[in-house]
Amino acid sequence: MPDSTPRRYPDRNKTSREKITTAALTEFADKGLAGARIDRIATAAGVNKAMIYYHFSSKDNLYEQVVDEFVGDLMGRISQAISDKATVETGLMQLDEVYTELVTEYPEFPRLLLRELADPGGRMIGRISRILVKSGNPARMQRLLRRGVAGGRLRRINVRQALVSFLTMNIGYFLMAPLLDKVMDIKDRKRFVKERKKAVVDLFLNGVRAR
Amino acid sequence: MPDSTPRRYPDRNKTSREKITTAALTEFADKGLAGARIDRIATAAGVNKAMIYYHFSSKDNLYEQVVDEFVGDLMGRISQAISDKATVETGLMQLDEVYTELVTEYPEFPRLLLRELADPGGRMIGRISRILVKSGNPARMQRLLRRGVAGGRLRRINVRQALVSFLTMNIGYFLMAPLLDKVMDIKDRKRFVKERKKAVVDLFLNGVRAR
Amino acid sequence: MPDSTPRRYPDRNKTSREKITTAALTEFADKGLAGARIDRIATAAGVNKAMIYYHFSSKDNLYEQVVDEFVGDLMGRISQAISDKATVETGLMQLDEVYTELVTEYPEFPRLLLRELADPGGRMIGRISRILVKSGNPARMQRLLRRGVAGGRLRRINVRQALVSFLTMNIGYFLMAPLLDKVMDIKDRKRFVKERKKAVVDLFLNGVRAR
Amino acid sequence: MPDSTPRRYPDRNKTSREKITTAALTEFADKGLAGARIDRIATAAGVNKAMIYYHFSSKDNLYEQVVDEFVGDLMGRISQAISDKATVETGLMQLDEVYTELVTEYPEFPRLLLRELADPGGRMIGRISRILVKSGNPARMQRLLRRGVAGGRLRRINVRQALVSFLTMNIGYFLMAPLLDKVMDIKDRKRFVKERKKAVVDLFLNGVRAR
DNA sequence: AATGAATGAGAATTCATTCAT
DNA sequence: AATGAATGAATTCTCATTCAT
Repeated sequence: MPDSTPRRYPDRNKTSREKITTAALTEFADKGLAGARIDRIATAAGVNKAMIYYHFSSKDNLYEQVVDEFVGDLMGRISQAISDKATVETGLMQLDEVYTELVTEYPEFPRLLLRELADPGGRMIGRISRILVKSGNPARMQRLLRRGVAGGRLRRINVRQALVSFLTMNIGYFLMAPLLDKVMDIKDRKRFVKERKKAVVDLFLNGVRAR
Repeated sequence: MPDSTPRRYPDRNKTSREKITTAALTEFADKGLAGARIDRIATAAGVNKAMIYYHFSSKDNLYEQVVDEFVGDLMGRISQAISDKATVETGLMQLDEVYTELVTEYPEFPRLLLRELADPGGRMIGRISRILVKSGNPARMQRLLRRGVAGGRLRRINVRQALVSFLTMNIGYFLMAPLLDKVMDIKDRKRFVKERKKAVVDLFLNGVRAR
Repeated sequence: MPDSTPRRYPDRNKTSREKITTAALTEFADKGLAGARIDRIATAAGVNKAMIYYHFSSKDNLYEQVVDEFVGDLMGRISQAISDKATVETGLMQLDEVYTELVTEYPEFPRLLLRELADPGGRMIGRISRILVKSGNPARMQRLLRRGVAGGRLRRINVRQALVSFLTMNIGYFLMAPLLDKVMDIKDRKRFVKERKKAVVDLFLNGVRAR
Repeated sequence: MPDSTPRRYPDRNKTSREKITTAALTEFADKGLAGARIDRIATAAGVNKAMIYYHFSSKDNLYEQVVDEFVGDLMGRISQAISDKATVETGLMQLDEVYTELVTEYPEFPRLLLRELADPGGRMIGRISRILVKSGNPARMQRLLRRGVAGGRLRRINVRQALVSFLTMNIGYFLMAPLLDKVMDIKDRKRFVKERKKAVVDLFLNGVRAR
């Protein structure tokens, strides 16, 4: 059973493994692991149901593989996005940029993440955090902020809290968009997202900058 | 079928309807609607499976009832929490306080919310937003900020963005805690939560305050 | 899930658990565990397929339960059948009698046994042997023969081998009947079985008796 | 499809047909026809699943072919083993010898036989019996015994019953070994088998001999 | 002769829901 | 209000078999 075969990227002329992966990603994002239906995935992928078992051997395993590949790809992009020589300002800007891009390009991501965050047994969380930590970005950001504090350019803030604040302001909106859009009566989400980058970085910098 | 009998949250001397409600809340928070099992709920509640149908007529309906009651209770508490005469500072502090309390007292809440946020068909989101809007809190907060801007005490910020930032900094941490705790290497969550209130309000106020 | 509920014997007015047990016994004897079909058992028992899972939770478990109950019943009858004060002659006669009766009354037995004998993982063998050993019959028979040898009434035979020979002559025919009937051109099996008891005991006694 | 290509049992330099045959024999002995898996056979044989269909066209056919070849080989050895001029004593000895040898050399045999004996639709039984009958051995043995009775050297026994007894004492032990070893507490099976030949013939001869 | 991928027809198992009592 | 038994409609998973190369 070819469970972890290589994948080729070109979208056209997909192998059936790839077709399954794609269909499964959507289904899992839409319905979650428990709500997903193998039948539906097979139909969407245009393959025989048994094919899914041929390639992935079980629903649970399919979920894992799909999420793994997906998260792996995403995280790869995040890792590259931040250069070491960035200043606080450019660093934050870059990060913000990347998050927005990712979420826009891969709308399945926030939904998968939401479900996994709710799931005590989920392993995606652990995987993502490991990748993020390994990427060195969180550490780098902390260093950046710490240096700013030490150099007197930033107030004497709790760096960890500040970083958490920055992250939640960024990703948090995307996660809670369905709710926030209604509560805050946001009609034009696209525009709001565009404005948001600047607003977030602006609020954050003003919030931490020494006066 | 008596679908909306009186309810008390206290633990002792529960009616079987209450026992079901309690067990179901946990199950739904743990597994989501699709992953929840009537059997498990019945067992956890110590009642017969048929009893659930006697009281709630279907799984979907059970979910709705349970979530409704739960959300209703929660929102009631939020609504009361913010007095009209608050200043920006005290208003934010109060809000923050309430969120933290809620999430700590009702750990099922963030998980239910996470799942609903992931679910395009979910109706809990609509319900919550309606309640929140009706409570007038978001509008009040906006007014508060707008006045601050007008009076020159606050910078010329985008008020809506700022409010979204405040909300995501608050709730966002609780929603993403499983991930953030790992990425940011937060060992003592209790302490972090305690510090957080101040850190958030502090960052926010400094971020918006005119200089 | 009521997995080991008591059973009541009257054949009419059977509970569905009993109906399942009966149907399953036949199916398993006919087709073996791997060849048996839950669907067929349900139909034969006149119950819904899900009922089988309600009562037995899995095919494997059903098999085990059914075989266990069955073997337990059978062995109970064998255990009682041999009185302690028997002489070699009457003892052997009694044993022979019992085997023949059992096999005639419970034709499923030899077939279940055949399949289990072929199955390295089978647990029925262990169970039967334990029951037989506990019944004390094999030991008693050995003692009987040993005494005969010591008293000079029997030749100096290997008692264990002799006993094995006796047992195989008895049960062996029933197990191998489909083959032996053809090879030996046995047309009237009933008559052959009737004659057999005497023939076996006669051969055995003459074979072991001192001359 | 080349269904009856030459075969050699020796291990080295096997054609893939032979590899399949060997693997299938083990699988069928282990699990029976219904329990056998084409996948497992292919893996064990180190060939692709489709290869099996190329050579044998179906699972049932594979079973038949494999069992046929196997039984054919075995029976060939039995047929040769008994010379016409044997006395009762030597004839029995020879037979016994052969059975023991066969079962020792081809441990799959008793297990295949057991399963076939349990299967009402099995055709192996018919095939074996036909071969045995054609070999003339049973008839020869009957004649031998009959002559002994007529000549007064043997008691006036039922010859058919006696022969059945002899056969069951021989093969019966091998078939029921898993059970008998436990019940009779046989620790050293090898030694027991060695002793058994003599014990069986001895018991039998003494059982039938005129006194 | 040989293989990896693909398939259709089952087969076991699950689960929300209902029924009789 | 309460329960154990029962059910139908999925749903996951399996497996013999075939296809394209």
